[in-house]
Amino acid sequence: MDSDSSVISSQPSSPDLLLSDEPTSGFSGAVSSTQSECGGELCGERGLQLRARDSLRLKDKKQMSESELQQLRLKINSRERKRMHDLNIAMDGLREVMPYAHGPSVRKLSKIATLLLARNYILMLTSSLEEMKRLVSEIYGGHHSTFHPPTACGSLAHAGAPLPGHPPPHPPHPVHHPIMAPAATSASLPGAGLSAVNSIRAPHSLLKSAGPASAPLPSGFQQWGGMPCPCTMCQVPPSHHVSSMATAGMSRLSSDTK
DNA sequence: TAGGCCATCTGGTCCT
DNA sequence: AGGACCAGATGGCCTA
Repeated sequence: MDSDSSVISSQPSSPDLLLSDEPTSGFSGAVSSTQSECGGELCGERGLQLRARDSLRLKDKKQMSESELQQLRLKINSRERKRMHDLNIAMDGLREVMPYAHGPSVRKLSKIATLLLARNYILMLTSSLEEMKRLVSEIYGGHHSTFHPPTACGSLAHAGAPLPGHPPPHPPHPVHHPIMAPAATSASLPGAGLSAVNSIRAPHSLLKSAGPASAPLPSGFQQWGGMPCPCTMCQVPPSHHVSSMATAGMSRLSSDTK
C-alpha cells in the first residue's frame, strides 16, 4: 500500500542549488544554529510569536476534515519524498566523481562513506595543489616568482618539454592516489605540507566487496595504477591534521571490519 | 540473527 | 500560508 499515488506537482526543490556558487544563499536555513542558540527551544519575543502562530495552525488542522487532512499529509509526504530523491541524486552525482565508486566489483558507497571520502578527497586535492604551487615556485623561483598555469607561457608543451630559457622538467610525479596518501607519493614530494595528505585514507569498510588487502585489487583500484590498499590498516597512523569529525567517522567506519 | 543501510512517514521548526 | 529543512520512528532489505 503506497501512499504516494498522488503526484503533487509542487515546485522543484531546486537541486541546482547544489551547484550554486553561493552555498550560503540557499543553505543557511539548513544550519540549525538558530535552534542551538536557545538550546533547541524557541526563545524571546520571536519565539513566542512563532509558538502562537504554530498553535493557531494546529487549531486550523483540527478544523480540517479527515479527507482534507489526509490530502495534506499526502502532499507533504510527496514533497518530502521528492526532496529526499533530489538529495539522493546529488549523492549519486558525488559518487560519480569519487574514486572507488566505479567498477563492477565495488559496491556502492554508503552516504556517510561518500561524504567522508569526498571531504578527504577535497583535503587531499587542496594539499596537492598547495604542494605543487610550492614546488613550481621553488623551481621557477628566479623568473617565475609566482605560480601560473602552463598556458601562461604560451603553450601546454611547457609542461612536457623544456623550453629555451627554462630548466629541464623535473621527473614526473607518481600517480597520486585520490584518497589515500601512499608512501610512494609522499616520498616523492618533499616538504612538510604533505602531512595532511598522509592523513587521508579510506577504511576497509568503504570497500565492502574489495576483500582482504592481500586479495587482487578490485577494478576500482585499477585506475590508480595498482596502488597499494588505502585502508587504515595499511597506512601510517593519522596525523593531527585530520579533524576530529573525520577521524571519528573513519574510525567508526573502519570498526566495521572487526 | 544482529547490525548496517535505506526509504518513508511524521511532526516540529524556520524561512520566504 | 506554503514550502523547505530537520530529526525521530519504523519497517524492509541485505550481508556477515
